[in-house]
Amino acid sequence: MSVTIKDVAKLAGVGVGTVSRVINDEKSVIESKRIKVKQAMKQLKYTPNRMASRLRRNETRNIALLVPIVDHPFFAKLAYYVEDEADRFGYSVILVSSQQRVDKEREIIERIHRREVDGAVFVTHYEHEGIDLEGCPIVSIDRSFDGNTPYVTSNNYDATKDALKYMIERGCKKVGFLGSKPLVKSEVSERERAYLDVVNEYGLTPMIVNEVMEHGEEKSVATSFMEKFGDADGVFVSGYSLSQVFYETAQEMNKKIPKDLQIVSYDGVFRQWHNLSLTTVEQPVEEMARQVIRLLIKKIRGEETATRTVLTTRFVLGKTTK
Amino acid sequence: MSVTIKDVAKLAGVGVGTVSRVINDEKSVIESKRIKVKQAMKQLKYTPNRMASRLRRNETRNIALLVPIVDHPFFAKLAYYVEDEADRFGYSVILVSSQQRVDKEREIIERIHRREVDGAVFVTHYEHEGIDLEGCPIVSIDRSFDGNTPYVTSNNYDATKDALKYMIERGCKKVGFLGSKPLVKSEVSERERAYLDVVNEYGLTPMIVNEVMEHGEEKSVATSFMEKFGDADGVFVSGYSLSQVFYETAQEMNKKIPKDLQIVSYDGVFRQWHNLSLTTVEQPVEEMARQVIRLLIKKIRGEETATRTVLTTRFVLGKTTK
DNA sequence: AAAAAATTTGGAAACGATTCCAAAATTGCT
DNA sequence: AGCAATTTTGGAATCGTTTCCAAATTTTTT
Repeated sequence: MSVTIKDVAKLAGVGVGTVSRVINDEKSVIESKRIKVKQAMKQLKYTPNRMASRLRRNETRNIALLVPIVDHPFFAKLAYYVEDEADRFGYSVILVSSQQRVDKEREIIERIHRREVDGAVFVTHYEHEGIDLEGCPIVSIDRSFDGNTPYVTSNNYDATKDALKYMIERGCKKVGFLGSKPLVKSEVSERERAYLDVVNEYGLTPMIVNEVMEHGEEKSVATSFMEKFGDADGVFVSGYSLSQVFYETAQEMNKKIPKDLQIVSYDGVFRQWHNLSLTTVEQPVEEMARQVIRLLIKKIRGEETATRTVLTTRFVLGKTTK
Repeated sequence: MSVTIKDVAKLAGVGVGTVSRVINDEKSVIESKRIKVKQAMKQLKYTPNRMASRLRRNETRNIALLVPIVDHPFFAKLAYYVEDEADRFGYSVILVSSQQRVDKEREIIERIHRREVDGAVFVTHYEHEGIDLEGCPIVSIDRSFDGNTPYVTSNNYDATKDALKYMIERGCKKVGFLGSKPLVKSEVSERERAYLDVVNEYGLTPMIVNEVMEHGEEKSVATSFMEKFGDADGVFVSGYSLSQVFYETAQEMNKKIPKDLQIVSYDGVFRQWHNLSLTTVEQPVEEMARQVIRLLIKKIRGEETATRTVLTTRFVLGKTTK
C-alpha cells in the first residue's frame, strides 16, 4: 500500500538498517549512501510511519494535559505555555478538559498504561482514591497527589501575608477572606492559613467565607460574604472568577472601591483579557508551565526530580487599593 | 517485558485471536471463554498496547487542532468544545498554537502523512502556498484553503448588516467600520462588504479603518480610527481584542458611550473572561466547534461532506448601544 | 603485506496488536 | 444418526519501524 522503508532500501540499493540510520541521523552511515538514501526517499515521497517507530521504541512523545476547563484565563494561559515548552522538547500535548468528570484522572492513568501518552500534567482538583500512580510519570500544580508526585506551586503563604499587610498599611481595619475551599489537599489552602496568621498577629476579627464552591456559584458566594461581613473595609479574594464577581457585587451594593472597600485578589487579573484593574497577586503562569513540563520530562526519562518547586508571585497594583 | 496478549491467551487457555475479540467486544466469542479471558486479563493486570493496535489498524484516533494562540477567549472556547466533541467520537485532540510560525500548517500536514494524527482542524490565518492537501482530512473555520476543504462559518454578511441597521435605527448618522484585514481569503471579509452595502443603501459616508494588523497593534489602530473619524457616532468593530481596546480608547478620549458613541462588535464579548458589557454579534462557538469536528470525522471516514456550513450568530445587547 | 582494530553494513528478529483462513466445534435439519 | 450449514476458534501472517548481531569493509598498526 504505502511506501515503506523497504521500498526505499531497495531503490537505494542498501539495507533497511541503513535507511533507518539515515532517517534518525546516525553518523555511522557513509556519505555516498546517505545521499542515495535521501534521494530515494524524496523520489518515492517517503514519510516514516510514526506508529511503527513508536511501537518499536515504546515511546509516544505525547503528553496529556488535564485541566478542569480550558476555557478559562488561567488554564488557557497555562495550556499555551505547556504546549510551547513541550514542543521545544519534541513532545505534543493532548488536551483534556476534565469538566465535572471525576474519573478523567483515572482515564489518563489508563492512557499511560496503554502507551497512548508518555506522561501527564494534572491540574485538576478532584479526589483520586486508590489510583495507582506507581511508575506513571505525572506532575501537578499546587498539590502533590501522593506526597511523591512532583509539583509546582507559587509562594501562596508569603504572598498572601504580604498582600494582607499591604492592605492593613493602607488603612484597612476589618479585613476579610473570600475563597473557595479546594476539594483536596492543596497549597491553595496556604492562603487561608496566611490570613489567619495575619489576623492573629494584628489582633483582628476573622471574617471568612471559604467553602467548597461549584462552578457558577460565585455570585451567591460573593453575596453571602457581603451579607455576613458588610462592614468589611478590605477583602482578600482568592481566585479569578470569584474576584471579578465579588467586585461587581460590591459595586452593586454601592460600595465605593477603594474608598470604602479595598480589594486584593490572588490570581485575579489577566490584563490582557479584561479592563478591570484589580490589585492582585499574579501567579507566574508561564514559568509554572515551563517548570512543570521540565519536571515531567525528567520523570519520563526516569531522572530524579524535586518534589516541590516554589515560584514567586508578583504583586501588581490596580485601582482597588488606596 | 510487559504483559501481552499472548500471556493472556496462555493463561486463559485460548488463542490470541480470541483474546483480541474479547478486547474489542466482538460477539462471536462464547460466554465461558469470554469470562476466562477477562479473568486472565484482570489477573495479569493486562492493558492493551494502543500503539500496536494503531499500527495494525492504521488509525491513530488523534486529531490536531491548530489555533493561532489558545490563550484567547475565542480559541480557548473553541478548543474546549472541539475537545468535548472529539471525545464523544473517541478522538483525542492534540493542541498546537501556531503563534507566528507560518510553517506550522505544513508541519501538521506532515504529521498526517506520518500517521501521527488522522486529521486536523485549521483555524490559522496564514498563507499556505504549495501545500498539498490531497488526501489529507482537514477542515477549517471561516475559510476554505483550496476551495475544497470543508469549513464552518457564521453568517458574517447578514449579521453585520443587521447590526448596522440596528445602530442606524438607534440614531447613528455617522457609522464607521473598524477591523483588521485577514491575511487570506476568508469569510471575515464579508463584514466589510456588508458595511459598504449598508453605507451605500443609506447614502452614508464610508469611514473605514481595516488594514492588516499584527497582534499587539490594536491600540494604535484604534487610535488611528479616532483620529481620522473622531466625529463618528457609531462604530462597528470586528474582532475581540480590537473591540475591547477601541472601547477603552474611546473612553480615554472622553466619549460618552453610548450617548455620543455607540459600539457594536462582532465576536467582541466573552462574559466569562471579562466584565465589559459590549453590544455584540456573538458567534455560536460551541456549534461551530461541534460541526467542524463532525465534518472532520466524516472526512476521515472518507464520506462526502458539504464544503460550506453556515451557522447563525446571536445579537446580544450590551451597554454600548442606546 | 599481513594482522588487528575499527567502522559500516545487511537483514533477521522484535515490538504487540489485528485479521484472515482453514480447522474444529456446534447447531439444525431430514 | 448422518450430513449440511453455521458458528467459534487457533494461530500464522501482517502492519512498518528499530535494533542487534555477525559479516563485510575499511583503516590502522606492526
